Amino acid sequence: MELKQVNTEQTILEAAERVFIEKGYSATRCVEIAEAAGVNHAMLHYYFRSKESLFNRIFEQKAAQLLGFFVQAFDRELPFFEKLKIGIETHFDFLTQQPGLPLFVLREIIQDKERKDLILQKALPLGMEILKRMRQAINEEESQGNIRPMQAQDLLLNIASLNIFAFVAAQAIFDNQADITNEQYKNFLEARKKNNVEIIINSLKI
Amino acid sequence: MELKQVNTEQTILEAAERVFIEKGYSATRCVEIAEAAGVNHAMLHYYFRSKESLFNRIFEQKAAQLLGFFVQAFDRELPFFEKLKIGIETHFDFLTQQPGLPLFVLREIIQDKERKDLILQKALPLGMEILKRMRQAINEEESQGNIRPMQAQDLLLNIASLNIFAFVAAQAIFDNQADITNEQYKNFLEARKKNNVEIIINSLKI
Amino acid sequence: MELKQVNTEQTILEAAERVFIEKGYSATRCVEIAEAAGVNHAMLHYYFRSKESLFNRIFEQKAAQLLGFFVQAFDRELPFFEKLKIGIETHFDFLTQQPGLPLFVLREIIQDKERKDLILQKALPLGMEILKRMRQAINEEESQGNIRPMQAQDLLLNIASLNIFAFVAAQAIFDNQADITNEQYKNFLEARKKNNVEIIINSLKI
Amino acid sequence: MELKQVNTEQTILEAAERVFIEKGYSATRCVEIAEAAGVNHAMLHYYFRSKESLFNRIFEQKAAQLLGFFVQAFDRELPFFEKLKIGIETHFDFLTQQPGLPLFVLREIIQDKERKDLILQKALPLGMEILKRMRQAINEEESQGNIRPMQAQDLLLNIASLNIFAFVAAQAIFDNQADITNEQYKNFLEARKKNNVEIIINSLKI
DNA sequence: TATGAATGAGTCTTCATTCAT
DNA sequence: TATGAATGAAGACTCATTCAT
Repeated sequence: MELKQVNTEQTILEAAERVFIEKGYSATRCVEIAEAAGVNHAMLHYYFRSKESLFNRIFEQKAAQLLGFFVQAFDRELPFFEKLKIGIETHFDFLTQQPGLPLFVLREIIQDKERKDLILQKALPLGMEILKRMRQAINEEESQGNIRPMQAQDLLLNIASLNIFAFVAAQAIFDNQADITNEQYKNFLEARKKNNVEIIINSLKI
Repeated sequence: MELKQVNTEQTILEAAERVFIEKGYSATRCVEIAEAAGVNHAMLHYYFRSKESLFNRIFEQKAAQLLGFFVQAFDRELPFFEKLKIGIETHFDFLTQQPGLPLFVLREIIQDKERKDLILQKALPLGMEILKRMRQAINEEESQGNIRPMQAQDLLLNIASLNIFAFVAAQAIFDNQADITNEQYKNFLEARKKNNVEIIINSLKI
Repeated sequence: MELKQVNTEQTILEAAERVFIEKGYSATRCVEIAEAAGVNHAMLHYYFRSKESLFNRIFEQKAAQLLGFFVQAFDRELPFFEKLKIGIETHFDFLTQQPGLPLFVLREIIQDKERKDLILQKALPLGMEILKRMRQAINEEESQGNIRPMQAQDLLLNIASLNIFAFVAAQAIFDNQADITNEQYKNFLEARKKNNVEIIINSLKI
Repeated sequence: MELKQVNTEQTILEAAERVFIEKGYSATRCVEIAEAAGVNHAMLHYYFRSKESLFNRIFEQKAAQLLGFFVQAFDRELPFFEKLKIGIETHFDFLTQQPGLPLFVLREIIQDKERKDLILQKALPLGMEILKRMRQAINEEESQGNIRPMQAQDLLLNIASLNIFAFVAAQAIFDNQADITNEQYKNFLEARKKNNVEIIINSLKI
């Protein structure tokens, strides 16, 4: 009648995700993941062959999430400024759930050329798609004189910069275990979210 | 009659800086630094006792630079918007010289609690000073109805977000050896610099 | 209603024989045998307790075969030279069926003192028996002036040397999968067989 | 005033040679070699990078020795039968110095396809050269009616078989540490040497 | 100062073996 | 019997650090 791990593979995956995101690839030891998952370290290799392949599995998934969410956030049928506001907020809320994600991906992309190429290859089409839609929306509004001219690419980067950096800053300022129970942390993020929406809107409003 | 390194200590320091910034603490091997410096690896320990202490030496310096420059950039006697523009640009240009710096510092801060506390301890007074001056300037302009109300902290973070993220993005997109000879890279940064100034100005203009 | 292995134990034994002979004890992994046998690797231990005991089972059998056949080959009622010729050829043909056998046994005997002692203990009586009979036959012929004097032990070793080495050489020269379909391989062995008979006969003929 | 290893690299090489020859590649542990050499096991990797490359270094050298000696042994200006006798004896004496050599090389050649190809590639030209010279000598004698017809290849294999197998048998029968102080071992080899010369001579004499 | 050699504590990985089902 | 999961003891290899010269 033991409460055995229903799914060791999943347990490892989740532990690995936490540890890798916190420490990055090379600072993470396999035993650490095993301990975090409460399993024998040989299990990592039983299920995932090697540290690297376990990492890649997580990394690719996370990188995909990070980008995929961007599309999702801005893909609604709403008035332009409304869509923008909701999009920024949704993206921000997503990051709130996984505050370490952006830095994790960036760190490894920058550190490892192959990893970067791999990700870029997958990310480019998606990024192009996002840009295409944004450009369309911008053009429409712009032609109606509703907004100032702006490159879709710039808009995208502005949003990403402000949203992502909010969490990088939060991680750098607050304790690692920054959870929502921390009032200061919560307030900080709330303020940034509001600020980011305003800045972006202002940058477009005439 | 040899043309030996005039200053081995300095040579090591410079090599270590390059390698640590590129790969981060744990992915860097001492031998790698030694090779980059063209010296025997035992020299690292002769001069700096340990990998960690060599790293700290560089890390603290770089972290200080990163923040110190912020003060410097915004500490001029100029009309407000002028000062803002020049400040953002100066900061941006500084990062152009050392594009890997911000991510390097952030990466290690987030990875190591002690490092973070160490840095925060040193950075806080400086940060407070910057904020104080910004707040003063903002209040002045605001009371004269020249700008919208804004928290100094928010302004600071906005600038940092946009400027820093420009380089993170550039590193993620372009090749590691992104040098100024690369036209695309150069244009990308130029565009971001201009964009960042505009966004910030717009966020304050009434 | 499955068509399961009628006899798993036997299947494992056969697979183990193949793999052990090809790779030797320490280069062989249990999983490899299991795969070759098409069974779960836990079955090896279920049936044979350990890698070592499975190996020993095979090894002893093979070592016995190797020697046993020698007796059999020379134990017929025929004129001396006839008996010799047929014996050499029969022995040679036996090795053709199991070309890897001699090296396999020798390899492990030399590698492991205990194994060697074990084998020697079993082989000695058999070897003595063979020698006794040979000596008898030689003496008889010698006393009749039909052959030159020769130690039985030497005759035995000469035959073994020439026959066994033919296959060692073949393995070293031809591809591992040296099968009888390979013409060159076939011819090579055929030539050696003929050569060996002649040499031995010549060494005894007056 | 310590008696430090004059040459650690050499010490390791010698120890590795002994252990590898005795146990073969896969049954040999690096620590074992290190212990046999009386050095820290990290030294193996310091000097030779990996177990495999250390092995290859030894293996290639030994394989070359094994073949090279064959040429040397039969390359003298002497009457045919004299040359043959001296050649066989010289070869035999060489093996006496390194009794484990032939089996060591054969074992690994047979076990590893790549190793085999590597060796064959190097060995073939040498082998061809040996055969050419033998064939020449044989033809000359044969045309003068001094010897029976025989393929050079067969003669070569006969000698190799008898000489090499003497040591394989000795290793299988006597203790591993078979040294020349062991009278029985010594006598056994002496007898085999004499026997081998006779057999070969008889196989050619008319 | 400078160098090559040496050390020992890890770190990843493999593998025979056992266990629960 | 049969299977997939789990374990622990190695094993190869790395690397920061120290030492003798």
